[in-house]
Amino acid sequence: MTRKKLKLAFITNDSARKATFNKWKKGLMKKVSELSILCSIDTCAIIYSPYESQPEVWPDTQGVHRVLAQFKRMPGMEQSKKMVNQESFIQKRIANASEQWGFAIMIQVQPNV
Amino acid sequence: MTRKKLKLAFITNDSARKATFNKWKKGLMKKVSELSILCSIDTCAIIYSPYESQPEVWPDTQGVHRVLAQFKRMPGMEQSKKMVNQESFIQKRIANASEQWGFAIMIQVQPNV
DNA sequence: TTTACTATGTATAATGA
DNA sequence: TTCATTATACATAGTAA
Repeated sequence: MTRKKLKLAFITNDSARKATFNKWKKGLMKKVSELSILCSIDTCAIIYSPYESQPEVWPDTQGVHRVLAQFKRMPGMEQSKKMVNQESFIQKRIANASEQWGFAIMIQVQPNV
Repeated sequence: MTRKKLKLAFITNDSARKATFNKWKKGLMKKVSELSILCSIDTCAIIYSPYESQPEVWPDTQGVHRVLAQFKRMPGMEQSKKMVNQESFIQKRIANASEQWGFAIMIQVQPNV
């Protein structure tokens, strides 16, 4: 055993990288859910992939609905959408399916946080 | 000192809650950035608020552009947008500014993860 | 492959300035 | 209030089944 200090670099071994990703994903999800409780914040997480018909969501579909609806209303999000539209030249460069996986966490924060 | 075991419940003390939020936000950001390196994943984070003209972004605006452009192209995201549209009745219920803060983390995952 | 274990690295609660 | 400290709760790298 004897765990080593984390070396912050790409994990070249495929299985080790996958194992690490799954552990870290689990840890991030847990932290997001706990932060939600500790600070009374609405949160959700989405893990999506072109190879899956349904994105993996947390805490549930209804929770995702609620946070995304709010997210969409944000002035900051409007700005982000505008940025995205301006990035069409980047979208055109993206062609290979290898870039079509994603993972999203969204947390809504009350002003009293 | 003598740190206690985390009690998973709303932190009623305002300053304690704010301190915890800031620590956890920092920790989440760090983990997201490290996961990005360990697994060669494109990531970004946005903290937005109607009271700030610019959302706080990580790693930088360009990085946010790249990830959001990709995010928008996702089949999962299309589905999410559809869900949001169906949630207009919820949007109508949301009226007070107290719900207009937000924080988003998005991580793009390569299929080889 | 996934799961379980556990020693150890890391994050952070509580404190003091 | 925010910053720095530090003891300790917690997450997880490496291993084995």
